Amino acid sequence: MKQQLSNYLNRYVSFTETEVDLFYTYLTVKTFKKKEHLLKDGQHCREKFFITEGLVRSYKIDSKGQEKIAHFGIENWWITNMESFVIDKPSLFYIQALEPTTVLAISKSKLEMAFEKIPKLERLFRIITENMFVAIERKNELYMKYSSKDRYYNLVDHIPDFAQRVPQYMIASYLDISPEYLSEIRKNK
Amino acid sequence: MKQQLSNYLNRYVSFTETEVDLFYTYLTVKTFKKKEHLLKDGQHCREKFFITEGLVRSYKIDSKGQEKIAHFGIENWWITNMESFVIDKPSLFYIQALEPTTVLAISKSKLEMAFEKIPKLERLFRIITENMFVAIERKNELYMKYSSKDRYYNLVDHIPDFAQRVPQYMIASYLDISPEYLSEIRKNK
DNA sequence: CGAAAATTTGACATGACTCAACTGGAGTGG
DNA sequence: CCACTCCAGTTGAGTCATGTCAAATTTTCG
Repeated sequence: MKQQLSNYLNRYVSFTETEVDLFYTYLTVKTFKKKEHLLKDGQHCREKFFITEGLVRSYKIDSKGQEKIAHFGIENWWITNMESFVIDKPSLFYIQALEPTTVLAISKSKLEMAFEKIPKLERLFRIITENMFVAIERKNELYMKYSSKDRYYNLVDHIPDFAQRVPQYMIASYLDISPEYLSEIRKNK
Repeated sequence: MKQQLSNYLNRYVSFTETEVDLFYTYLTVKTFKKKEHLLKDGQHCREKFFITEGLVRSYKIDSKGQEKIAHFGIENWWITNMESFVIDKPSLFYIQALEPTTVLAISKSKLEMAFEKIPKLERLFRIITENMFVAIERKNELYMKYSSKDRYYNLVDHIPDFAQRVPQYMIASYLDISPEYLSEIRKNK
């Protein structure tokens, strides 16, 4: 698992083994069963989670009581509720494991400490955040400019894996399509 | 202008006057007339712009030849095409001044140099990017869960200023509403 | 003042939603 | 291992929000 983290870190900034080891001491391994929650709404999200294995979703319950999925997270992604983490306010979102999941968790305070000890981390997290920003912006564009059908097939084409691992109604929620209409879309392929 | 920058920087991380002065040497003041472009599509976006005065938009032309506005930028905001800047590929977006605009521009290479000289900047830009991430995520949510009408009044309530400074059809584009329908919405207030 | 741009209006079209009912498969427990 | 339940997915009918197109009107600005 440390090796996996090391590979990931070195994709962006090169770290010595000592630095990786040190960073690793700030992290906590946590495992979650299917359907278990990493975060519940109303809680403060005080950690970032690096997913080493499994699949999670972050979602909220809207005013009509319906689940709205904002993100999925898979292996080698960070997941957190950024708003709650950054601004230090209660989360409006849940984060839940959809498969048995293992993460490396780091709290905000530990992360600050790690930044002090290993300044390069500051750079790493800047870069990661930039990449996340680009990703979310692309998603944004997808929503604003494409029909339901296009959004669905865009997803399926880019991450065919997903359609296997995630139930259809969750994909519908993520893409902001009603489950019935997604069914319709698939029929008329 | 240096003072304005200094105030901005110190909102997030505290810098000495010397550090601000040093950072300032990496920046270039640029001014743009109304309708002038800071960036055109097809160009590589190699700079970040800190707006000290004025108003800009970033937009693309979609497959039907229509303008789609992705962001606005006002005083004390950074604007760039993050995707083009980070991944170093041609931009799909234009950035254009909607009012006479003054920016402090910094190129990618100069920014890298500045990071070396003033490590705290690395932290600053991480924090800025996190904040931008939170902002874009909120916008995302707005699109996914609210009607055209709600999106419009959400904007008007939050940034009443905007509705004054920006023509209505641009607000429509930004909110992903047809100009005609936005007109309809306003009529039936 | 006049031309060009922005906004409004109205008629019509349609993508996508809601609701309710039905189908089929996957677990679960006795 | 069968019977039952429950949940995901599908279907169909009816509706609504929002888009498109074309024309009329108003505003802006050189």
